[in-house]
Amino acid sequence: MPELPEVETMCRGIRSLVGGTVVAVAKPRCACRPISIRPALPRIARRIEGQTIAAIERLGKRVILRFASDDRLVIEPRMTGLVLLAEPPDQDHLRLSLTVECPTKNGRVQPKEMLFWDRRGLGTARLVSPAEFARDYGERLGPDALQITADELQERLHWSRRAIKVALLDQAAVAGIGNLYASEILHLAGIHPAMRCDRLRAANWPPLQAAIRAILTKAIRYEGSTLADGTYRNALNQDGGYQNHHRVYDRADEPCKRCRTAVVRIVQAQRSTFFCPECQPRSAKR
DNA sequence: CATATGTCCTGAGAGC
DNA sequence: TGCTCTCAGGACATAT
Repeated sequence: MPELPEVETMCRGIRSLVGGTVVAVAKPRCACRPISIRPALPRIARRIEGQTIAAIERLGKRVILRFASDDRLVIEPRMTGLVLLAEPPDQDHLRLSLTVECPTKNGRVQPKEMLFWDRRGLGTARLVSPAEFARDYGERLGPDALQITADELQERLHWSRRAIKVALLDQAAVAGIGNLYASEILHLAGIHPAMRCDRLRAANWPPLQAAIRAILTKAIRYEGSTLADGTYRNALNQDGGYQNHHRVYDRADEPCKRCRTAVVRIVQAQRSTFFCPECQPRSAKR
């Protein structure tokens, strides 16, 4: 489930494409839902073939290829999407491929293949103009989870009646946190996931912001989490390493890594939440 | 307006 | 063994 650390790892993995020129765009043989790739492939091809890739950026959980024309290809991996420079896990779920000619130091050109692969097909790829990008992405997302300050976090959430765990998943409040890292973040911050935002104390927000940064930074260092289903891989088709460092996620009934109390699983907004009742007490004290 | 729920999708695993 | 059922959760649409 690519969240900020996994998407950041994907971006780093394909950054060698910057400066290269797109020479071909193709949709491999699978039948995608029509909304998965927009606009239709021939229009995408017309607009980006011959274009140079000016930058590769991450916006929340999205991978963005910005072209010299300022058009952007916005890829949302959602649950099972992968952005790869390597062989995909299989050929049947390839959604899009870009052939990019990259200049090398000795003046030659090296062709590279960037693939968007997605087993479940919930992911999307959209080519957008600068105006569409600003409207559909820039204005709709909160500050990036790695950039947000404690004051901004408090300002955006302190009035909300939602549980803090649910609010952390709201990309309009803060961009990049998903279900896995929300549990890990709240465990490190010592905050109960069901605590309502408007019941948190002013003193809770700085350690929460620090926990967001600490968990995500460490997860990036380990190149993200590859779960039991093995879906997530980095751009070179290798496992991430952070799954071995999870303190509560997917560890129901196992001992908390800090205090050995049994980890508890609850469901919030139809999603699993894991926490330690000892390290994350219901009271707002601490 | 804020918040809650339903929807999409596929494959793994459980249970009979 | 082989079938059916449930579950996983990103973001968005629709309902409350």
